[in-house]
Amino acid sequence: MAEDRSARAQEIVAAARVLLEEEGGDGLSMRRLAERLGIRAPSIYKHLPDKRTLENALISDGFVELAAAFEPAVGAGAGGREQVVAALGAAYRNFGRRHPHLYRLMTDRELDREHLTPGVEELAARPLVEAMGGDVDLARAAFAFAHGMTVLELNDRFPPGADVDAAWARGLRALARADDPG
Amino acid sequence: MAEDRSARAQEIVAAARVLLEEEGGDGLSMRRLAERLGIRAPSIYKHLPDKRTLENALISDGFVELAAAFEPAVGAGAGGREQVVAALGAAYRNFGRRHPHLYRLMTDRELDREHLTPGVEELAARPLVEAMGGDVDLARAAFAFAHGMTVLELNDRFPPGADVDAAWARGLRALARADDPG
DNA sequence: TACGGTGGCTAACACTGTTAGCCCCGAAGG
DNA sequence: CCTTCGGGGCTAACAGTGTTAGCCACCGTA
Repeated sequence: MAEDRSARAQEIVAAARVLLEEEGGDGLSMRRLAERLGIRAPSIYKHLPDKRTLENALISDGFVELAAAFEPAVGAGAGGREQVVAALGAAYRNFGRRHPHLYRLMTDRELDREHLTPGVEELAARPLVEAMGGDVDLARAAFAFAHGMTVLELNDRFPPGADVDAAWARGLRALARADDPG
Repeated sequence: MAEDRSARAQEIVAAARVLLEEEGGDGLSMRRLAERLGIRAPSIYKHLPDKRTLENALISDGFVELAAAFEPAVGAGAGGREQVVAALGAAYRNFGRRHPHLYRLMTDRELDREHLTPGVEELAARPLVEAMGGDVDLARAAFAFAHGMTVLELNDRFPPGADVDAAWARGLRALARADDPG
């Protein structure tokens, strides 16, 4: 990832990733990042034009990782649509749970797509579209469901005793089984 | 709403709501809010303990308004489950589109439920659970879908030509028709 | 008349992203 | 060998953030 980043810029992005994972979005400040690198905050700007660019780098890498996380589910394509969708959903959910702060960074606000590594968003989106047989409306519905479940779980939005597994299963099954609109 | 707020506190919350709607989440600062009220920022703290409390007030009011927005859909309960769910979904989506900044404030992060107006979250959640015949897992799945669709639309996450209406319709129909798990 | 609460105020602290301007060091060219 | 130039650090500073401390004026009440 990130062939167009200088070596030093890549080091900074890598440190930012660790900082983000360890301390969350609020902890990701230019001064704290610089501290981890043993330099001062303004020096970062010799390598990256602003914080937004840094975040876009993290987001781009996140998409690549997410696409990679989908690969096993795609590989197991022998099972029917329902199995593939279930596997993709589980991979998506696990990505969110393993990288909650990165996940929030990736989804909280608008993407500025022209500053992401090109193609990376489509790369992560394709497996679900294919699993849905090219039905983009249904794929978008399933994506919205997966994102909603993931972010609501991360934000502790479900009641304490809620059976999140069951809600995932019900939703994914209903969407995977959806008939063609008529 | 908000019987436990002093009159002055309620004025401040009302001004904050206007500021939020007009200038977005980033514009909602204590100094800018104070400016609109003709006072200085520290004076706000005579009426509200901190910014979080102010935001919680906005969020609580938001839930009340959201519950109110659901009422027509509930009233039209004569149609089958599919119609009621569609109407609830449309009401939810419209709430998000009419109040995008408030919607983000309400959903972006964890709720600190103990500081919200009590019962207000349940008030907004009940109509969907009832529409789903008390099936809480399915209601949660539908809620996740609706939230996902709304926030992805607000964050311009769908491709430019995407048929968001169609994705909404597909998802809500599939979920409303979901059979009992077996 | 004195008092206490209400609701303002200024000054300040610790933080944020970011810019301007300085300096050192190492590599390359004349 | 000397010079020049760019990479990559630095400090100081600015405007903004939430928040606290401490001061003061008013106003109703005992």
